[in-house]
Amino acid sequence: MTKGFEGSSVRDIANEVGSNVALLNYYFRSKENLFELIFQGAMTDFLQSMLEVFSADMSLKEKTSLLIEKEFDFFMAHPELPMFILQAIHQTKGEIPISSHFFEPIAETGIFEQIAAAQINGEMRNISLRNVTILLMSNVHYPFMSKKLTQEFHGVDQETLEQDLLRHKEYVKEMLIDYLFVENHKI
Amino acid sequence: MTKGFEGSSVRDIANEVGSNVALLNYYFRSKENLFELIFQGAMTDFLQSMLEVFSADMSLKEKTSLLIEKEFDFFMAHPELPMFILQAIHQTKGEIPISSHFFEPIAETGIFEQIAAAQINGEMRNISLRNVTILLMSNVHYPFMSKKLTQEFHGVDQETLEQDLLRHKEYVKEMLIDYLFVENHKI
DNA sequence: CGCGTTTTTAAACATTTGTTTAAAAAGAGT
DNA sequence: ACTCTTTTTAAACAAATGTTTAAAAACGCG
Repeated sequence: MTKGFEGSSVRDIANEVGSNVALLNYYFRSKENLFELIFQGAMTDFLQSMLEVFSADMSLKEKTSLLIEKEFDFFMAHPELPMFILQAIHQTKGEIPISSHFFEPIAETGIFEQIAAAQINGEMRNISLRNVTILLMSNVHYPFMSKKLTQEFHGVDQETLEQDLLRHKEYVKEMLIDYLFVENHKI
Repeated sequence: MTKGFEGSSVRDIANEVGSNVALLNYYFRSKENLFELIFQGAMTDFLQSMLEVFSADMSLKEKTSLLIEKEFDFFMAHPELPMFILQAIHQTKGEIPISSHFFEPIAETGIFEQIAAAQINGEMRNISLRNVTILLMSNVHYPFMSKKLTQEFHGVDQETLEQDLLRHKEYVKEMLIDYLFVENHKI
């Protein structure tokens, strides 16, 4: 997860789990196939909490707040996920094989329609879905991707950084909701 | 820059530039040393525009606006830089060798003191320097790191995405300045 | 137990890796 | 043109890579 595909040898992986190279190939057929499984597992975990929030029966404002809350909590427990996934997608040449397979469940929650509706009735600021997505992901994913950079730059220990991230969650929540949603909109 | 250290072989690099392996080692001594040079060059470019803005004679609000403006323009031309640098720092075991060498010039601009002062006199919201840094970097770096993800997810072409990013620059500017700076502060 | 299947192991395989060697080519100065 | 230095090349090196082989061990079940 941290060293990436090219950075990890099957022997390193085998030693790490107390196994050997032949056994890995016996069960996973190839290094590439093993990686695929890991990536798909990561992606599934990654999208899990999103889908739960999107499917809930709430206003968009409430969903946004809850999404940020849950994503932060999730990444506190799995801080290596955002970097792993973005890196994997970034380095993949051509198209990602099963991308639609991952993204369709999101569309099926009807979240996009809810956003469109909220923008029409003036509840939500009228910026494109893509920009909303980037805004959210930037503020939710990047803080965990930059943990090491932050530690080096500011010279703080792990625990201090975790407390920063807890505070950051609240900042992001307030900032994004203030920005994305109009204060007193005409219902 | 895109494949990373482990993902690129010296032979691939040699072919790419129309050279050969021996010549690369003749000039750069080792693959690791070559990478170090590339990384330092990237880091220098990376910090360049930051330092210019920080050293300017402006209010913090103006500097923030200008920083976002210049960073976005810079990354429009070098979109692979944020991912490369963050990935390099992320994968490095232990400490980054020359980290202080890169970060000291920032401190020397006096930007940290200006922030502290602005927070005391009420111009700027009172959140820690680390959180301010993360907020800024999140919104300025991540949009470029997630280009491929965004293209896959939303199924848009390169050009559409570039226009999105131009619009995103304005959104980020407005959002961050609204959030970080108090509207009518007591001067 | 005995036998067929599954799981585990050590060894070997062909490639690819980063690096070095030694000879050839090109350049610079007189 | 000659000589010394610098640059370029092809070949070789040992080590590491992903994968396969074949035999051993463990297991399941009559």
